[in-house]
Amino acid sequence: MYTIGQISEMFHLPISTLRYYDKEGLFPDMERVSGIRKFSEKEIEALRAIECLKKSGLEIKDIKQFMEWCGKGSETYSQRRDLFLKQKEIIESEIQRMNQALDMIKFKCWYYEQAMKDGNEDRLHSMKPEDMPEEIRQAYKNTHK
Amino acid sequence: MYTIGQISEMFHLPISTLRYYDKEGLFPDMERVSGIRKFSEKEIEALRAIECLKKSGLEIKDIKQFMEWCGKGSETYSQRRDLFLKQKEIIESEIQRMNQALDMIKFKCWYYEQAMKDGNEDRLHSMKPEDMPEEIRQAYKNTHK
DNA sequence: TATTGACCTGAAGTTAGGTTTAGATATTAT
DNA sequence: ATAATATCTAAACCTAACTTCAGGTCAATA
Repeated sequence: MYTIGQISEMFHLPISTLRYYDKEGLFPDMERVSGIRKFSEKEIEALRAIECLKKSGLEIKDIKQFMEWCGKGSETYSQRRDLFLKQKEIIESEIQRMNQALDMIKFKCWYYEQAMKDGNEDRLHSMKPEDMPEEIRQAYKNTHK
Repeated sequence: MYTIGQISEMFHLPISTLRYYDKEGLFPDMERVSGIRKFSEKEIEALRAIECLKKSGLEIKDIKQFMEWCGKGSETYSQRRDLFLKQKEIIESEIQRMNQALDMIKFKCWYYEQAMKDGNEDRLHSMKPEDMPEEIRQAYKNTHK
């Protein structure tokens, strides 16, 4: 049995965050002794899961839902799988968006590198995609389709 | 010269968003006729830039800064490049994080697919990484290093 | 002239995931 | 017994990028 301060050190999480998770229902039936929280192995397990699910981009309410399903056993496997399938779609499309953004930024970096060399943007303004270096042309193309 | 309603339709942006951008200083010296905003080519250009920079993940205040630098001409090329270089770092590390999250999620999807087939998690619990399919083992490994 | 519709403002509300604050209670050390 | 430290709660605050609201103005139509 651990106090909130001990858990805070163990997980490098602020005490306020642990209390917030508790308030959000992420530690159902956590024990209390004269009002003070007692974290057991069960809550430590929950915290490990929380850390993992947060990294997967799940929101607190989804994590809570997931934990509730876990408590219900094998009847909820398909709901849990569906949650992750949905999250997979979300993350995949975010990655796609980010890669487009990255191409746009790479183009901008190159653009200002050239502008700095030339001292002006004249050459850049009269430049067509086919005059650009292959890599930059690709990046430019990806952001304009 | 366009009204805020016309621009709202042109860019598929709510009127409230356009007023918000204006309040944040993204349309410096926009004309007004008896209090009513008049969007000219200059503001339309600005909006096109805003859309692009937002896709690059820049915050409003960065966009404002960028636009101010643009107004100052060639002396600010290096600041502008630095802004994008910094943003490049940010986006690249976000993409890395997302890819790790994706691997974690792929593992979870596979895990619950197996649990559904088996009707329980017994086989999964006694499974070692080397018993997993190559792709899943890779994903699992990536999220645990 | 009256009314409708588009526009204006400042202020407050929204969301998520916390953090901070104030004041109370509990535990531990001297 | 007292002082210091740790914990508790509810409520307010935080950020970013908007959105909504209440109340007022402006311009064109009936």
